[in-house]
Amino acid sequence: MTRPSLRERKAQRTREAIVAAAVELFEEHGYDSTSVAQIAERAEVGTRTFFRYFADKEDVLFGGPDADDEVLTLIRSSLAPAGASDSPLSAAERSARAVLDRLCAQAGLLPARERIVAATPALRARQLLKHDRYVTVIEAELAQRHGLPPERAGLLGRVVFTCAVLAYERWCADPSAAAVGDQLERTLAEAAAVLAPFQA
Amino acid sequence: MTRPSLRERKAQRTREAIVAAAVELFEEHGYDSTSVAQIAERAEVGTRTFFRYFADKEDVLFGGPDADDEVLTLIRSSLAPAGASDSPLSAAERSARAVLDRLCAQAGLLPARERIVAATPALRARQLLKHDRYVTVIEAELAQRHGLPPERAGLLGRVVFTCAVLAYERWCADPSAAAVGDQLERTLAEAAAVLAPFQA
DNA sequence: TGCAAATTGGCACAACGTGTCATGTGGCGT
DNA sequence: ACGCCACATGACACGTTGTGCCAATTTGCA
Repeated sequence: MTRPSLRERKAQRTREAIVAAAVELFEEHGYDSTSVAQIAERAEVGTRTFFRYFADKEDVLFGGPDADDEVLTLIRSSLAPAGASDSPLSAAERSARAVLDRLCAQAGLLPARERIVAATPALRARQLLKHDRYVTVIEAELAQRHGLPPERAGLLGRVVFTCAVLAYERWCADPSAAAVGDQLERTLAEAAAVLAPFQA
Repeated sequence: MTRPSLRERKAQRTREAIVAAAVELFEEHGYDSTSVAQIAERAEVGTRTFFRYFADKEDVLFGGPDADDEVLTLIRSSLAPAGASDSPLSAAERSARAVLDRLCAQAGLLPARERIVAATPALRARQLLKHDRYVTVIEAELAQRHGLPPERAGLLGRVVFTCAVLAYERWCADPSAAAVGDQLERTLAEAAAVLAPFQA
């Protein structure tokens, strides 16, 4: 691996300085009561520079404009059919497990982030929009790579995604209780049991 | 029923004028390219008055600040246990059916609204946030009135809500195919079948 | 008719976000 | 080591969203 150029390293440090300053200020005074000017000042950059690194004020908590791409490629790769006997359901579960594992792995600065997002409707909306984009990709991938009709792909994708979010929340509530993958399996089983009466 | 006072009727006409002007302009130039000043001008009010009727620019497409309350009370009332043998699942289905019926009944200005929302990420995010608030209420109601543990209430509420959204979309795609209530039942059955392999 | 209360719109203001441009710094070939 | 070119930075001006304040107007009611 080649060491990144001096320019890129400097840019990376600037990014991290901005994020750190933003998280500090958000936890001190709340998201809404913190201005971009304050963040820029603490990070020792101009406000104009802030908007070069992040599309908007919300973006600073979502890892910049290209953070989604990483998750999306992970989704795409883990959702591809593995072998001839791979069912769409097992692919969806495997994919959800992969994303959850990755998500829970870097649990370092998650708590602060989650706390701020939960406390701010605008950020919560942004997060839901991000999830919605994930679901759209999942549906498309399921339909295209597994040959599912769009309606079936939509159903499978959304139900499994819903269970995955729930499993993540359960894991967050008590990370020592069970691995997030086990929480996922448990949640899916519970959902199946709850809906069982509808299976005529 | 008492006839609303002259003041209230006038206010109502102003509201409708603003909404009509906004929808027109949004369809002409798109949401982002339309300024509040333009809306206010076409509705023949001041921009200051616009923000007295709607909390923000997005709100004009979501029926004002108190439109949610109507849906929320409908959710609450239809979600209450009906009789001793009423299961949480059947209550959730009944509630979803009630909201969907109400939603599909006033299908007049729905298409334009849905089109604009679908084309604008900021509005889509707002809609998702609104749905999220619904789910929160559903979960709380399910836990409180039906005595479900929070985890179970969260699962049941979200899964049924997901199916309800899907049923609504299917109904929108072809309103003549089946009543939205039938679509809901069909979707729930399909979800149960899809998840069946997880029922050990 | 006349008074109290509510609605209205204009103004000033803070914050977000973007286009533009002069300045400074890093990368790189000579 | 030098100089050139590309790029990053920050400053300024600008449009838009959203809010507080206040004077003018209109409504409801006695």
